[in-house]
Amino acid sequence: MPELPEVQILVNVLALRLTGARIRSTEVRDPKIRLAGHLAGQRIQEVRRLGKNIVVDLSGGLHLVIHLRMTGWFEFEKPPRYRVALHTSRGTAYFEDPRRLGTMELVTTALLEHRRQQLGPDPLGDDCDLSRLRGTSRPVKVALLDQRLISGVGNIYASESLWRARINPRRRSDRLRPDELGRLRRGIVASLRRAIAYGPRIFEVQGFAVYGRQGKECPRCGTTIRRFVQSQRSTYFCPRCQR
DNA sequence: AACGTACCCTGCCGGC
DNA sequence: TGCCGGCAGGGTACGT
Repeated sequence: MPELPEVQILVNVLALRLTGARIRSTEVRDPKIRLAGHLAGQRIQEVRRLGKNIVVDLSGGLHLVIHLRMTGWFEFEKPPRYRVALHTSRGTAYFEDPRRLGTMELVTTALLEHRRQQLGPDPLGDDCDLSRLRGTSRPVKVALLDQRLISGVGNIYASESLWRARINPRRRSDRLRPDELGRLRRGIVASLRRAIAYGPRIFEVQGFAVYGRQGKECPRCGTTIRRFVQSQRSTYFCPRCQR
């Protein structure tokens, strides 16, 4: 389920449970995942988020980088199926991922830095900089999903943010006016912060204004919400609020 | 360089 | 009940 808010929520839990723990062993049950190197004995110094990635800093100088993709998650109770188990001095974390699209790898600091440079600014960072959106002619909804332009926004919060900003998802990204970019910035920050505050329960009723709500009423004006496809992904919007 | 499409995997849901 | 297509909140590898 992971976009920035869900990753952040999970990172907070992982940090609470694993910071300072020593890895006893790793149990890799899925051959698609290869953890070259020896994690045993290393101490977990920090767990943090980088875009939608989870980064676990290890005492040996390497970093465990996890991307949840569509269905990845960590559990602390042993699930029926899991891809990797991290056995530590503070308990076991199970990497669960039914679709097996997620990734877990061990990288050097140099490689991690290289990856970080590929990512656009973090919307919850100091300034939430959207300037890179002016560099593409693609529709703004599609541009928001490009992690090089802004990192962390995914398909749900792209639609939600544009609804808050009252911007049509088909608008050319490079033709947004400064005032529209300002509204979009506030829309992104608000929808992400709200999702983090809600926690996982946001996926239950009343969580979203437009996402997944085609045929229902816009909470702001009552107009019927519409769905269409952009770049193979569903986009939801209110045709009246978002001209 | 920048854009679109196919593809990676599995599970779930609605319709027949 | 069983099968089948469509869909899913991710990103990449290609082609143009």
